[in-house]
Formats: sequence, structure tokens, C-alpha cells
Amino acid sequence: MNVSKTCEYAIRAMIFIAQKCRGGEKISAKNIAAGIDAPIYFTGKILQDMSNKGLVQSAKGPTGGFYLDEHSWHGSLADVILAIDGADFFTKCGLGLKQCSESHPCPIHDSYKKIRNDMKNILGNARFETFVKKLDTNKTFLRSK
Amino acid sequence: MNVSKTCEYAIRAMIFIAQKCRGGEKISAKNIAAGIDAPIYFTGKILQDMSNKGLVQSAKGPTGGFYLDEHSWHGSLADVILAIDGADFFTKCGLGLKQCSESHPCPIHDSYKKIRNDMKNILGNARFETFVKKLDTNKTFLRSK
DNA sequence: ACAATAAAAGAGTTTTTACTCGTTTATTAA
DNA sequence: TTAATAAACGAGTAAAAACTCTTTTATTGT
Repeated sequence: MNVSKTCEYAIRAMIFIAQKCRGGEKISAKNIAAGIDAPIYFTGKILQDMSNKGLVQSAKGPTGGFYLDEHSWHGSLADVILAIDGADFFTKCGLGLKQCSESHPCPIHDSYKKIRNDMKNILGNARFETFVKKLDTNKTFLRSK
Repeated sequence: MNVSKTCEYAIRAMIFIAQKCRGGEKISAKNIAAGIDAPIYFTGKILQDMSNKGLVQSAKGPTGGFYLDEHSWHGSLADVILAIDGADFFTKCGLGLKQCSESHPCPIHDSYKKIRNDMKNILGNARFETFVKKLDTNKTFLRSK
């Protein structure tokens, strides 16, 4: 999974917001950083970027913070990766060839295509809503103990 | 596939050497770099490292160069990744959590484990010998047109 | 012995990614 | 109407990854 660290933080932040903000509540960058065990200022920057890209919504001032509108709430992990890291994850050659296609394939083209399609499916179907319940019941976690 | 660019070059170099050196011939760093369309000095450095790690064999002087002994020849892509990038590729959490296990899993632990196991299998069974024939007959390529 | 060849070694530079921090702007509630 | 709060913005620094280049060492064929 060649996602940047930034993107990992973004995904964790996204899932965390989804969990915490179902009722329309907002949550601050500080609390998000704490909740996902990520560097605070850096998390702030990432959230700013995510907000610019429409992945999350934000409001300034006291009672402000980040949240998800209806549309964002239904998004998937694939959306985050695409927005943060770009299309490379879904399109780039497994061996880094600039040119790699059906008609000019690298040696691992076929097998890599297969696992990548699996990833595409998994990530595209991994909606934020999906994760909330297990987080609530402490069956899954977004940070270390 | 979170392999470094260095590792991509290493894999391509490895496959290239396998193809070119079946009869015990040796091939220079310069020719390898050309054959896989990689920066020449950098390729030299990577080969040096691969040689130190026993992934490839080398000989100095005229008629010298890189080649594969019996053992290296039977290696797999997984071996290269492990030697160059370390175990992270095969073990690290998909969301970058320091602590992620069956008993303390991240939200995508299970689905990520599945694709990672697929990758493990594919990469572990991808022996260099496997690739040679298709390269010979120009059905696959290690560089752009 | 020596010139040519090629890897090994060492010490860089450049670029990208990760990460910080002070200042400004918007919003709220007292 | 002002103090407090929180995001937005700008301009950084730090660390890691990618990449270069010169010098040294080993080997070969002449």
C-alpha cells in the first residue's frame, strides 16, 4: 500500500471525525490529533488541506472544528487516497516503469493488476460509516494503547 | 505496493541480470542501468548494496560485473524487497499504527491482511527464472520504449 | 610492469516528505 | 465590544530518500 504518511493520518482523521461527529458535533484539530496519536500541528495542516479539498467541513471560532456533511460521510478510503496522494496509487506501474500497459507490460504487470484491483475494490467500498460501530465498541482502534 | 524507488530499481536490475547472465556471463552496472532505464550512478550504488547483501554476486576488473550464483538465481521478488526495504512491507499496519494486531486491530486490519497475504504469496513465488522467457521474446519489458 | 576496466567506498548534493510555529481571520458567548 | 476559541495562512525547519561524483582497489590482458 503505497500511501504517504500524510495520507495515513488523513484516513485516520477522517474515520475519527466520522465516529465523533455523527450528531452534527464538531471536533477540533487538537482533539483529532490526540485521538489518532498524530503530531498536532501537522494534523492541523493536513486537516486544512482536507478541508480545501472538500473531504471534510470546518467552522471557525469557539464551538467550531471539523465535521462531515452528508456527502463526506458517505465517502470511502479510496476518495481520501485519491485526494491526498493523487491517482498514482491506483494507476502506477508496480515496478515504477513510466510506460507500462497491456501492450507494453512490465514482468509483474498481470499479477500486480490483480492485487491492485482487489485493493481498489476494498478501498472503494470502505465507507467511513462502515467503521464507526466497531470503534464505538472498542473492537477496532485508531491509536496505540 | 509500498516499496521504495530504490527497491523498484533493485527488482528491475535483478530481473535484468537474471535474463542476461544465464550462461555465467557478467554484466556491468552501466549496462544494467541502461537496460532498466535507471540513473547510472544510483544504480551502481544500489548494486553495491545488493552485492553486500548477497542478492547478487560481483567481480572486479575487466570481464568483471554483476551476475547471479545458483542460490541468487532461485530467489524471489520478496527476497529483494525484504533485503532492500526491510520487513515493514510485510508486517506494517496499513494505517501506520505502531501497534496493530489481532487483539488490537486498526479498522482496516482484516481487509488489509488479506491483500497483503495475497501480495506475499505472489511476490514469494515470483522467482527470477520465471520472468526470463517472456523478456526474451519481448512479451514483457523492463524499460519504456 | 602497465594500461585499461569495473566494482567498492566515501563523501557529498538535491529533492521530497514530514513536521513546526507565529500570525491572522472568523465566530461565539458573556 | 471584547476576550476567548479555533481554523486558515504563510513561512519556515528537519529528516529521509533519491541521486551524483571522485577516489581507491582489485583484476585482467598485453
